[in-house]
Amino acid sequence: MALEHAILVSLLEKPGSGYELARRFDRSIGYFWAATHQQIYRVLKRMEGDGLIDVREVAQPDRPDKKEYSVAAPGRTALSRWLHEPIEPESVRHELAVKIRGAAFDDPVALIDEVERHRRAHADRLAHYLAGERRDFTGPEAPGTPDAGQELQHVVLRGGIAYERMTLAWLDDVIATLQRLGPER
Amino acid sequence: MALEHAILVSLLEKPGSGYELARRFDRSIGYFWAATHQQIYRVLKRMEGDGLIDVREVAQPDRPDKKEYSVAAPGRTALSRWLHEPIEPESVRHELAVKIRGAAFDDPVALIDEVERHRRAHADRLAHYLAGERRDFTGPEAPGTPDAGQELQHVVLRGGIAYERMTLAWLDDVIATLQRLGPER
DNA sequence: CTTGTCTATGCAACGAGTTGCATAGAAGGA
DNA sequence: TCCTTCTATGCAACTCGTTGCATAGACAAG
Repeated sequence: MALEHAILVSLLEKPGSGYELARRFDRSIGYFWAATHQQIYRVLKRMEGDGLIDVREVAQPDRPDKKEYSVAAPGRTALSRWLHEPIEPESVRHELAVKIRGAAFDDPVALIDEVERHRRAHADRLAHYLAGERRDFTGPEAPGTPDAGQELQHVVLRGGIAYERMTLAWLDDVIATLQRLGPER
Repeated sequence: MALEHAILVSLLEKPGSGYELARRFDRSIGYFWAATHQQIYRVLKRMEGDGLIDVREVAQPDRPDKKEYSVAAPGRTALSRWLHEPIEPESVRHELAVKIRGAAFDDPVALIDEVERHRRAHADRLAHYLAGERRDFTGPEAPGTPDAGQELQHVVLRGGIAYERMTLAWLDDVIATLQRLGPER
């Protein structure tokens, strides 16, 4: 039930509606935990029923009304409990890696286009992260007053940047390997 | 349905029983696509029904009998079709990243132990990968005869190694950040 | 005035993944 | 003899995640 916790963190950072949360899951927190709006609405409803979050109907003049959610006291407690529980180290799910091994039983060269497409997607993501870093984390560091939230968001973003850089280098390695195998057969 | 394809690849690399596949998913291919034995048995049954794989009952004198599966012609076709289809670039799911951002609303220092536990798990995985690389990919390279399967398994393993190295460096960054935040408050 | 886009919320059906439990033969140690 | 471990297979219940579809107000472009 990690989506629940991701929502709690996001709502603590800033209260918002299901729609707004879905937006945030397209950026920011969603880089590390993806979710669709259907999932979010369903979980929000359950969390409200469990008393973890509060709702407030907000009438908007020039848009459809929305329901603004915020974290209730039991939600804060639940998050704190989860933070103190150990979690399993991630088990990766890399579909492309399965494809690469599968290419041994097909045409390795035919995979190159696909890998290059992934390479472009990761290059885009890296550019996007770097733009976000420049925008949000290059202010004049007021010494002695580092905001914990900012610092932690930044270290997570640095993880995303490191991940994309590593992936780009690896995909170059993959492309070179596939090309090397091509002419041989 | 990527599990189906991972199983096809694994069975092409070497036919085997559900139990043996579950073993492989604890090592090797499972590093990039995790699966439990229950999942594997269920999917094998479905794939057999769909004619993608063949079964052969194998009586074993000093062990329980097993069912050995191998890829049938329609299975090879299905795999080939999948290899030529584009897939979505992975969406990461990093629970620890959610926890790190959540730590801003709790005690950042309390997370250090957990992060160090993850660090150890990743260090173990890296050592394991490196041992596998030494074992399987340091033979005397017969020039001009690179086995495509070997080459591709190696490049995927190199990806795993790069991932673990990057993760270790990032977790060090995370620990340093959490420590920096500690005394400040 | 229709079409498309953006905000905003939701249902229904299905498929994928997890957890707990159950069975059973063979081997080895206490 | 009993207990545990390893091989080997499987069911049932449940939760999580995905896909397709539906509604509806506001606004802009054609």
